[in-house]
Amino acid sequence: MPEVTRRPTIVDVARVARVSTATVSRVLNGRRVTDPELIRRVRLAAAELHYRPSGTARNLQAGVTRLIGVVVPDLRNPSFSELLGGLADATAAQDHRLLVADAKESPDEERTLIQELALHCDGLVLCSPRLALDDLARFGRGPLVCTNRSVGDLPISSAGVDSYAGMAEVVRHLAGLGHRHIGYLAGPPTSWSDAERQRALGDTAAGLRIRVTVEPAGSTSDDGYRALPALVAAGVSAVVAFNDLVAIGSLARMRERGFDVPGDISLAGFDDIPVAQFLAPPLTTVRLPTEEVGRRAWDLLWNQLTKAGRTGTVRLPTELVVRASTGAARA
Amino acid sequence: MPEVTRRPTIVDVARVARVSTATVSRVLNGRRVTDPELIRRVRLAAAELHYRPSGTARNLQAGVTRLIGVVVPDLRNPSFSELLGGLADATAAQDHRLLVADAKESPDEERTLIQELALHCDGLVLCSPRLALDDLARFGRGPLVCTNRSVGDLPISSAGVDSYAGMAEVVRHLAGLGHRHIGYLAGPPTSWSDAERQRALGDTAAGLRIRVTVEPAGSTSDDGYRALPALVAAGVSAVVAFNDLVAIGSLARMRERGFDVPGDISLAGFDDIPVAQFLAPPLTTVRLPTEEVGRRAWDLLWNQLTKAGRTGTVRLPTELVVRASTGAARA
DNA sequence: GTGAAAGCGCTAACAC
DNA sequence: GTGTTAGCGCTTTCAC
Repeated sequence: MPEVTRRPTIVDVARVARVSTATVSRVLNGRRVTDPELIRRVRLAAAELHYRPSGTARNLQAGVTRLIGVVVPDLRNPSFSELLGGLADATAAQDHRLLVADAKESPDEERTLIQELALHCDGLVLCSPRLALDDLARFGRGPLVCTNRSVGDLPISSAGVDSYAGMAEVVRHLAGLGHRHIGYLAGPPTSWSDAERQRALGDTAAGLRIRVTVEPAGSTSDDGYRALPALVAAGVSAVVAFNDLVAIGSLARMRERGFDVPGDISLAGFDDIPVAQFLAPPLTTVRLPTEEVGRRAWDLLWNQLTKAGRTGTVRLPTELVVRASTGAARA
Repeated sequence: MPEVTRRPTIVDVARVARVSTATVSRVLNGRRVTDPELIRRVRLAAAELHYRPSGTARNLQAGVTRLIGVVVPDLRNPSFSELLGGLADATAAQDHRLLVADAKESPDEERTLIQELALHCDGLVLCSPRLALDDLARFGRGPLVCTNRSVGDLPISSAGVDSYAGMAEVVRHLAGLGHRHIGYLAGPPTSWSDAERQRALGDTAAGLRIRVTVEPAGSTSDDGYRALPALVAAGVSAVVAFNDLVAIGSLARMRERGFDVPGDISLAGFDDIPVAQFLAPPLTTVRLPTEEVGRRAWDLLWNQLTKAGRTGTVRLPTELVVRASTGAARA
């Protein structure tokens, strides 16, 4: 039993097996080595020493890391974990791994993380980045994809969902039910998706001569619970929430107030998270293909990684899922 | 403007700045370099070439990666994203990053991932690993922490939650309300936490002379929705679900069947996910300090990384949160 | 204080 | 077919 206190290297294995390091490397990587005796000795030595190749050294030699950096505004937000899931599946299929960091909704943190991750990864995926556009431009030289965020005319790839069309569709749905005054529980002020939704809401409602009241909420159920009363006070007959979580919070408050949904007030959300269909009443919501956004982001990044620099843009359609939380407006 | 087609290295910067690579390195790392002219030239050259140091080369030189590998059975499961969140916060505070991989509930995939990640990381966190104990033992040599999983008497660190006590508490709560027949919507068969809960259920119910019916469900709301009828048919007056998601699915089915909760049937879950309090009725559930488990896992790992090999075990207490979904059994 | 050179652990030319 | 050796890009002694 040889004595090695530090982590064993390929040199140690070569010495113990009485072969060259090249042979060790070849055996371990399944390259052409014919002598079965050598193979045996190498495997034995490697096992005996508990040898594990250094991924870092391999990466340095290979010139790539097969690592993709992902920056998320909030790891705990279920819609980001869904995106992360799609991204992980897609990258794993091509033998790449995810280096994940949580920016905690801070643009400064985001910038710091991007700069650090960029050193260790082959490419970056920025999820709904809160960063200013010109900051983004500086990082655009490396392979980079943004999700759910406009990138202006920057040469940056971007994958996202057509929030504008989605919101337009809910508004028309509600208008069709006779609602003349819609309240919106807005998302985080830094969210580009929220801005898109507000724009669509304004445009569509104006065209339909529908009144709109916007109340700042946020992205959690607590936010929805807290913000609802303002909309009720404003006299809306239907509420659209930035996402399903916010909708759930506001729904709880509606019940507390004794409102019948949708008899007294209608409610719709965004995302179609798994529990949406199990609520009472089941929630009408704009389904976003979030997981697919993750997969598409990888496609885009992969293109940049291989076809050297080809950027692209993907905008995925939404789908209005009408359930029981929206109904005809009171006469 | 110098012509470099490949990614610029420190040598390129040194050449352009007409200094040694050592000086470049020192300037960029804020080491002692006095001549302001040199500093200026280095910074200028670096900026001009858009130079970015190679993290891989640095890691190789440093002998560490500051990367922690995390293997999760299912990235989309909200309770894992919460754990991941806690882990990310804790590691980030000590300048480490997370390399995340989704094993998709497969023990084989898990093994493969562990072996691969181990090559690139300083340590590993295995979340609720489905792997057999002896497989685990083989990986135990490297710094390793398991969450929510017994590790027998293996020299492996482990952080988790006291599922046994949590289940015992719900059962006593239900018994106190007069329930004599409890149904359990079981989790994934490979889940160690589920096994613990079943054991606690059996033990506690036996002590209280309460009847128990266990029905295999899973970990999603769909599973809960699907599995509920069997329990109803068995005549239980209270249902405990493996987690809140499963509880939500079964709750939807109870409503569909016209049951009043908790008038006709009581329901309790595990986790206390954020939406639990917003359901109708608000869900009684065993709150698990999942995020804290993530933080503790890092503490444990950090100990191994620094104090070379000190393993440890942390078992966190649960808390029964009684809301409106549990009530007195029908007389 | 700055430069030359060794070396981190590995793979892949290139010799033999 | 196997061994020798030159790097991959960086940091850090060690001389000067």
